[in-house]
Amino acid sequence: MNVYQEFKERGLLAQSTNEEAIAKLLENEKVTFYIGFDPTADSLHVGHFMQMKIMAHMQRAGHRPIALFGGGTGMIGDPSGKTDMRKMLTKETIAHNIECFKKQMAKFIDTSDDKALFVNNGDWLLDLNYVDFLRDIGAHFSVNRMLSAECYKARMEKGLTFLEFNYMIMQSYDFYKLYNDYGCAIEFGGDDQWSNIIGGVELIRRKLGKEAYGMTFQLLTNSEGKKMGKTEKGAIWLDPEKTSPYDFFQYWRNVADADVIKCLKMLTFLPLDEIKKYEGLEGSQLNAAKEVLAYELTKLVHNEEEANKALDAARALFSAGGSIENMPKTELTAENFTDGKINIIDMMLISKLCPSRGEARRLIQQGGVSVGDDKVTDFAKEYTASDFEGDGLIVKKGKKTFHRFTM
RNA sequence: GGGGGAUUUCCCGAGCGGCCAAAGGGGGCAGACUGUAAAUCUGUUGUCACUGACUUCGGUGGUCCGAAUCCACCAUCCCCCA
Repeated sequence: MNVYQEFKERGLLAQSTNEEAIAKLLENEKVTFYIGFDPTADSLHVGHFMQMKIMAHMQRAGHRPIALFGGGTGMIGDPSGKTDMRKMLTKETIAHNIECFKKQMAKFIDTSDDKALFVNNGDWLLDLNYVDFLRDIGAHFSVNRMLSAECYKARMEKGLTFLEFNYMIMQSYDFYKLYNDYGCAIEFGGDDQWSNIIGGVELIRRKLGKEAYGMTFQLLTNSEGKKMGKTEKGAIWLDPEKTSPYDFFQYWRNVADADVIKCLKMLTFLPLDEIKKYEGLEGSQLNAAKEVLAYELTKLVHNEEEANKALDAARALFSAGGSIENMPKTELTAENFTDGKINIIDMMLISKLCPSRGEARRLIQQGGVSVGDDKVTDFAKEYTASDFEGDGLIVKKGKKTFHRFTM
């Protein structure tokens, strides 16, 4: 099975400018293609992960990926699908974020021997001459057409600045530039990038009379149509400092029934035959599939050791077996104690299980806190240093959040 | 440049000068039910020394015993006209 078919079978493909030609191209030639990443944060997240997996997969099939970092476009901010303008980032932040991206991405993409390229569109966008650029590139874009583009729809209601309006042209120029300089034939991206991608394809056709291709991938959404990889607390990051491997594992362990198979297909690259085995599962049996999903992803994003630890900790907490060794924990010091004692509410605050005393109190009142096997009913409950001897104390908040305290 | 409107707690959104820490919805958190799922029902959702006190309603001043509510100025956003 070639890469194109594989992508298709995994349900990754969304739209393409010329399906037949792309399939053929990928089948018969070594193709240079690119995916752009705007440095909006100092870590990649799950959405990026999917794109990286696609690049890595293409690379293994012999194609050459270009990862383009938006040192230039990051200065503008992509308005696609957004209802509000993005916060403007400083040059320093953008440069820092790109460095973080590169580091993370190097784990997945092999850049040795020109097998993949990391480029920064700031290198050619930042020094453009405004008037020259307008005459050279701007003349090929119709405002009428741009305004009707899907990606601006949300913004036509709330307002779109001229700054952001230019984003599409910048990205189109990127593709044109990469086509010229590196023979980059295809631009990939999330499906929200469709408008921007065809902008580039058209620019190449208008300026050079050549056909370049564009193809988008399905966005990772759950059965309710919401983007996955985000929680109320924020995105699920690939950086272990920002999202611990355990939390990362738990996120996937807790996906909805309806989404497991889809995630396995789109994110893990486990052989399709193997995934088929899980497809027949129903009800609580699906928990096995969820565990595989969580384990595989943690292994890919972090490493096997972290995946084992997370799995072990999860099993220790939710079923029999496994050890408590790997659960998130806080080491208390003498400073945390007053007169040799520590209050349960203070413990929850120190470990960030709760953001405020009021919330900790409420949680206890509602019966949502246990220490060991005992439900805490008194929020004046105190512990002494000796209570933490040995394995320490395990505090459980709600059903799923566990935290171990040691001295 | 002229005219009109807006700015409320995580989000949307109601709010008579005192009964406003502020309706309602969404989201979150917790409880019940469960499979670490979904749906449903219940409670809760500013902070703290929690039957009380303190800080909040774009900003700064003012009127008043008392202001999210009135006045002035400033800021930002939207709409109409030019």
